[in-house]
Amino acid sequence: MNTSTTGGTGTSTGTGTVRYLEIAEALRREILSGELPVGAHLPSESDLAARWSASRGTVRQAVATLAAEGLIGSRQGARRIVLRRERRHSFGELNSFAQWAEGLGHRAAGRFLSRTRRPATTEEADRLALAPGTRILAVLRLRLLDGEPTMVERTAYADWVAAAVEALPADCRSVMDSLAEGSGIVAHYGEHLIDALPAGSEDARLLEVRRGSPLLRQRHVSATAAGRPIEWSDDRYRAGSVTFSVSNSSVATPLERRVGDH
Amino acid sequence: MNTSTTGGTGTSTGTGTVRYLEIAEALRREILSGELPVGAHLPSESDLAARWSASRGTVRQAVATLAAEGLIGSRQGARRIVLRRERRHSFGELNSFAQWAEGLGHRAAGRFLSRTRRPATTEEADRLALAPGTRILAVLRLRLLDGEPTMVERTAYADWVAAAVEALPADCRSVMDSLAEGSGIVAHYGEHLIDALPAGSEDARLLEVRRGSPLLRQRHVSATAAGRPIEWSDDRYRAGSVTFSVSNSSVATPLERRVGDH
DNA sequence: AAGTGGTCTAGACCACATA
DNA sequence: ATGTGGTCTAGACCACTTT
Repeated sequence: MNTSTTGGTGTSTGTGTVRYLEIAEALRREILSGELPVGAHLPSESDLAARWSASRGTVRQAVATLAAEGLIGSRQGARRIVLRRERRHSFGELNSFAQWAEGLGHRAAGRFLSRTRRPATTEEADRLALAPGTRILAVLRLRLLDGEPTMVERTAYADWVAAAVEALPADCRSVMDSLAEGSGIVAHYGEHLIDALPAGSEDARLLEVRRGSPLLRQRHVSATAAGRPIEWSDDRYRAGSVTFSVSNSSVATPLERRVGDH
Repeated sequence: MNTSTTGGTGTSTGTGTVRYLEIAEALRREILSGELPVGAHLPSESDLAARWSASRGTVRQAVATLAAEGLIGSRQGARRIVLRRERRHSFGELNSFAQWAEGLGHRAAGRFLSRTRRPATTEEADRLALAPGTRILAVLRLRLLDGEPTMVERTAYADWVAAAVEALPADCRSVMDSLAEGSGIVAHYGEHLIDALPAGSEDARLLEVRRGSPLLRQRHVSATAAGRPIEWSDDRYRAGSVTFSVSNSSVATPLERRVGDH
């Protein structure tokens, strides 16, 4: 259905008329609907290329997208196979508690318990790529999932976003969403460190658990498209309230494991 | 330096003469060595193509590799930038405690505490894609890191690998390595679920911690290149002994978060 | 032997960022 | 206006799996 003579696409935003995303989306639908069940073989690249009247390169980009999502696997010489059926979540849902919760049909809420400016610790300055001693905005926030206390968030916001965060109402639903809408500050990259630790007294009081009971901790730094760090956060979840999930293949391993803390 | 008229490469295994891996490796070295510091711009694609006398497509494949590793980021219209400097670990290190530990210069050990055949539970049959009631090999194993009890591993091996695992010595260092060498069974895909939970009495005794103290749990299924599940494992780490790390970008998010257990 | 994915080329148009 | 990355094409050789 492409009448243009060569190359070029990309209209509007999102998954508009980008050819390979169109093909990927169609295949994804077939997998999620069960038309292509787990273990099934995908059509060959040449098949798909002919069917969509696209070049093989474009088809390869489409299947590479699905492979990155962990939906399909491949080995040289053999047909591609369907590995799993679940849908992957979007990027925003990883960096944003609210986006994640709402994507799953839960109600997310949050309340600022304190917002104070103070000099960055050595680690905060390091994570946020700021000069030592720069004043950051330190925030303590309790997050609720369907009304239940679920997570305690301790975030250091870089100096250049501090004012925007201070201006938000105390019961702001999503800081990242508000920053995007209000100031055009959008997170493009994230790095996440996940471990377990016992609840401290403040954690225990806020999450309504016993001191020393297990918490799942996710520390993460979010950065703009230009690589500029926005926030460095220490989020602690009640045990049992959340599970992290990672897929990997021998060609691409996004996760790593480290000894000790750090 | 490529005198052949067109296409084709791939000699031997590994990163032999594959052009894009060669280019990626060179760039990776420059990043790790600090020649290209965090925040620096990469040369343009055309620069790299000329410098390596390769086509732009090949260069793009090289930088895509580094982007998948989380080392560099990109935005349309602007030069690529260096995001981080740390080296990523290999796939095997995620599925294998021993490979991971040794990659970091630590000594790994393990001891089978029990190996028994029994019918699979519903969940085990499901995770291993076996018919309900198929007999699996259930293994309890204590893992040591530099002599310290670090992790308790409870694994269900699929029926078709059970014999190979039973044949291993009780102090086998790495089951996955042994399976690869002895039987040619290699893991290509993995899915991992990460959460926190309190230590049970068996956990506490083996890991030498108090009952109820926090553990970091990693449940994972490993599968062959053909997508056939090999093992389904529940690994529990002492809090503080290990941290998981994930990078993401708005184009590729390998990690997801889930409500509740499951 | 045939089919399939993995790698590579050379050229093109477009959207976006920056100067 | 220029440069840069993002997308696309059409054809090629190779390594590997399967028949």
